[in-house]
Amino acid sequence: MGDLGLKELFKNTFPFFDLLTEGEAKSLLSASQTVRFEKGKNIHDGNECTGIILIKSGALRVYLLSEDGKEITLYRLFAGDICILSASCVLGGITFDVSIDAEEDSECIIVGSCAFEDIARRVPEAKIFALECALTRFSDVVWTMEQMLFMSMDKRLAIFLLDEAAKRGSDTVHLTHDQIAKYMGSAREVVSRRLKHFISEGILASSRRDGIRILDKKRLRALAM
Amino acid sequence: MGDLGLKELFKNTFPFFDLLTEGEAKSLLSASQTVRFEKGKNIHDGNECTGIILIKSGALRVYLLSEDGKEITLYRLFAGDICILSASCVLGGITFDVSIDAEEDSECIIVGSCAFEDIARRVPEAKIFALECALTRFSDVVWTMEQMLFMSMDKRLAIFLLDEAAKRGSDTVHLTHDQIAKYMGSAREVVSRRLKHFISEGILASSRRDGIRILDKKRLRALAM
DNA sequence: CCTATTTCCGTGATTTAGTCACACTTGACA
DNA sequence: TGTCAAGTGTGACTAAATCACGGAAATAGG
Repeated sequence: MGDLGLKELFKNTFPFFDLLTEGEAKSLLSASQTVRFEKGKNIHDGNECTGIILIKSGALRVYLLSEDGKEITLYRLFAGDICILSASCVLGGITFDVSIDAEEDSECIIVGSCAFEDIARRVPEAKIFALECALTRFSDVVWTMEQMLFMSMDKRLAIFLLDEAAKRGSDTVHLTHDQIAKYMGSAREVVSRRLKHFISEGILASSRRDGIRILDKKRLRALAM
Repeated sequence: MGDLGLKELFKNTFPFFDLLTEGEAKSLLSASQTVRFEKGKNIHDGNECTGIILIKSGALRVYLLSEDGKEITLYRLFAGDICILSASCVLGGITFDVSIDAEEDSECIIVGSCAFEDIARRVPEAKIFALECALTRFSDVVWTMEQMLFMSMDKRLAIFLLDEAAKRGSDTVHLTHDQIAKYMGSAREVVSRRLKHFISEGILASSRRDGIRILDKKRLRALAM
């Protein structure tokens, strides 16, 4: 019953699923389990090859962790997205490690990497799917890099707030300064100061209860250009 | 005769080459041409899909270019390396553009992207090869990112100089401050000042004719840790 | 309802790196 | 041997990260 739903999900998620033999499909299904992660919890750390993660609900943050504890958020994943870097052993040529946290309470399906690896060896389409999936993350990372190294803080913050508001379909962003700083690869103090500046200009309003509200979307968009 | 050499090269370079039909192999060969680039020349710019570049000799620099002319060097390629991002149209999921310069006089073979694309569609192994090749570049880019965002200038410079010296098998690095700055994603003045500091510490010596010489490799290595 | 504690925010001081402006050296070559 | 371009040196300035606090707001526990 749950399996039927899972099978349906796999069909929609994995374009190669119809190419699998019955046995292969079964082994993939039986290697999968639904897992819930609570907000803030670490899901994956280093190169332990947790497996492929399908996000049913919630949000994950994929980041680099330096030896001395600094973090760079590479990208974030939401419902419907697939996390492939948590199964880097399936991919040839990935030599770095990422960490992954749940940034919201999240429900995920974890596909065991061994089962997937086995299928990827036999079904080229499966391997191609995994590799292409990783390449879209490559694009995400380059976008992040461009933001961090080419754009001013003000511009990045404007983009971030507009993005976030659009994503939630609201003019209000419910995140702490610390979270924003993490997502943007900056520091809390810097975010606080820039937000304060925007508030003094009348572009934003902010209160602890209600979060950050965008008052003047037009000017914020101008800053994001 | 030249073709014979090319065929041999392709066999050694492309692990899927033996899987191709005679016709496919021919079309790939005939879509390829040897090109020389002189030092400093731009080879690829944006997303025009130049094709896959095999480097026979010399060195290329792959970098991001911002609207206002700033550059970030993503990685460098040397004899024997393959440049796949110059054929991003072959890869699903790449949405960013890179620029490529010859940093030395270079001899390259350019494999037309259309011919390769055609083969990639028919031979899954070819597609997998291209994707995996791109993924190793993903790893390079993440390494660059980690360097730029986690490490101090001194450490990065130490790493760079040691790398460069090791690569040439010499204790002397023949690069201008400006070049070093570009490769490291920094500014000439910054490199000059840090070098000056190293020189005053007796770790390096430098003259315009002889380049930068490493005097105290032990201390430089300590800085790189 | 109050206080205790945690979580979050504000702010000045300092440091690092990137940017700007301009002067000085050096080597190459006419 | 003078001229010129490429390369380097340096001070002043700015942006952002980091450090070190202290203070306010929410939350929990009695």
